[in-house]
Amino acid sequence: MTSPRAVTHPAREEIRLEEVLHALADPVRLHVVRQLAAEGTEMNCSCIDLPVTKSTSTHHFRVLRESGVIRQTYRGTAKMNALRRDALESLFPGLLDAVLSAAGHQAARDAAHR
Amino acid sequence: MTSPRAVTHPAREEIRLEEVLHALADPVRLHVVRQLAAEGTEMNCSCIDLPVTKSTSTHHFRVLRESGVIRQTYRGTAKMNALRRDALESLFPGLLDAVLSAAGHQAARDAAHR
DNA sequence: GTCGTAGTTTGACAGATGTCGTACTACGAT
DNA sequence: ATCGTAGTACGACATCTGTCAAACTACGAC
Repeated sequence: MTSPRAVTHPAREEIRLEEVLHALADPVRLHVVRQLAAEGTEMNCSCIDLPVTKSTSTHHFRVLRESGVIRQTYRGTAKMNALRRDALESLFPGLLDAVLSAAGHQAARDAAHR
Repeated sequence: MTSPRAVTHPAREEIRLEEVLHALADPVRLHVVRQLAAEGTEMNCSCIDLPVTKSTSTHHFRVLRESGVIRQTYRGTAKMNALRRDALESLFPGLLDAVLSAAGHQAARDAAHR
């Protein structure tokens, strides 16, 4: 029997490129991923503050988890989030870093001009 | 006055990462991009055969163009499509290649196991 | 001109998506 | 046992998306 707070993740081989790209294509989710990458360690949901309500956050974190981009685990009442760097790197070498670097460049451009 | 067959593209600086990722997240469009990359040169719409009707093709090519992934130009009645490699590379270095390589790996895996 | 070919436009439609508010659940602290 | 906190579930909603069919437009060839 599964514990009341079980969380299911796709196996490494089940991760699909299209779903990963779709997950990363949303501004809110891309922001989450950038923060996770910047921290390097896992973070709980609420320490990543987002311009949306709690229920919308839950939705975005689920999309990220189900697409294989993050791994979520409970630590008491907090739900910790971590990038699945190893899985993504072995499946799609260089992809995550390319997206993160692209997002960084774009953010810099946005900040610089305007 | 614009010619009857004018095509508008986003300027380089207007290309947004989120839109590019969204454009690449669709299987049909990813397939188009992979073929364009494999050929290396521009191809007309109908020589890339897709499992959808003509009107759906038009839709996908427009999404790719408006997101800045491809450039379209008329050559007689044919509409030629080319990847905007230079623009993408300067904005998001390594991104397109990472996605293409990821798509290649996934295709190889799909072909191998089943 | 007339015709065929390549692609567009429009309208329709079912399904997905992002968002919210409210009610709920699980856990730790007291 | 009670309470507060972190997050979930559910239902609602407007919008977006991928798809098609049918009618249309622009161009080259004849």
